[in-house]
Amino acid sequence: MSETTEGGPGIDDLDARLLLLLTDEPRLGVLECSRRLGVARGTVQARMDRLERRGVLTGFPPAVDLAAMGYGLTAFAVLEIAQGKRGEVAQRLHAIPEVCEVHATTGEGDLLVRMVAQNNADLQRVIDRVVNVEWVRRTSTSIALSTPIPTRVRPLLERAVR
Amino acid sequence: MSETTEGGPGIDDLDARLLLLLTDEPRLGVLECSRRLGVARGTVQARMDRLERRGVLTGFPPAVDLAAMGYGLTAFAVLEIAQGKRGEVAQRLHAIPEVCEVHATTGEGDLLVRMVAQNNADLQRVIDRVVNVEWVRRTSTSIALSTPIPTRVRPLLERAVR
DNA sequence: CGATCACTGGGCAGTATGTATAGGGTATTA
DNA sequence: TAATACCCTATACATACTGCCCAGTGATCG
Repeated sequence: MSETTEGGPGIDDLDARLLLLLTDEPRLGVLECSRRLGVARGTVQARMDRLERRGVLTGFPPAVDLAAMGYGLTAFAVLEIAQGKRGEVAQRLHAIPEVCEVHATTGEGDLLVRMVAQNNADLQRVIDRVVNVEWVRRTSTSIALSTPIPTRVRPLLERAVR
Repeated sequence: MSETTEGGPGIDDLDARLLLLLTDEPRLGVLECSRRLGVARGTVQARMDRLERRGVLTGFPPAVDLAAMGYGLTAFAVLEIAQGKRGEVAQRLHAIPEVCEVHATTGEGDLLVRMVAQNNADLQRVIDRVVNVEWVRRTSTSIALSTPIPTRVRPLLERAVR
């Protein structure tokens, strides 16, 4: 099997370059991509299909800037919860719109929660609502002051270009 | 000014429905959106332009599933760093490809870092590299076991549909 | 050697896009 | 109330892209 077209669960050079290209200019169509990459249109089409089949490329969701939408504050909470109640707690957190992300983790805390709010008063309300969820034992909250590195995948893609 | 078409920094009903639609089916074109929303094509075009101008809609980046790319492990680290060295530390973290996200926070820690790795040995290496960054005083690392709530914006958009 | 696979290059019908314009509805303002 | 501004509708046209199909080629695999 050619290492050029198959890298196990990974991606190959052309895949990576395609994803990088799309990362930089997401609105590009298949045809334009093929031109930039110097390959046939069908190839790009096949690669994109394959990346989607493999689950690497899951789509092109609209990137919404919550700050521009009025939710300028972000906070993180580490929740320590009652034994075996992770599912229940997660479900309740799910019902809070401002909760944007939850991870179950090892270590001191059990759940890491990311949430947003429109202003300080609003943040207070959201935090209260989160920490008062049933089965939440202890919490530790911090407010995000800035984001030195926003969510990024680029470096990992660049490394795959070899 | 009509509250129907302007909500300060926020978005109005049609904006929200458009974003929701695109969230669910990002590949939809302008024309298809207009059909689904029951408005004229030009309207959708104008709304999208406006949302981009306002910075609410920042683009349609390809969503890459790191797990499918081989980076199946995610970990979080809270870093406590030397006074006034946030910039320097951030810069060094920037050079580590596996570091996917960094926030400066209030509270016990100073920086919250999200990173990924391919396997346990790899994770060990990445964590070592992160915690050994200059000016990092103390660290607390946890591994993500699962993600009960993946990054989402939907609930906030749904609330804007009124 | 034959089979399989990926890429190329071409073609075709259908459809979307960018752009522009005219008209109607409605709200803010003088 | 009239003027102004804004948003939406509806329509048009030229251009461009998409999905789909196919034949040919070179490389790898058994």
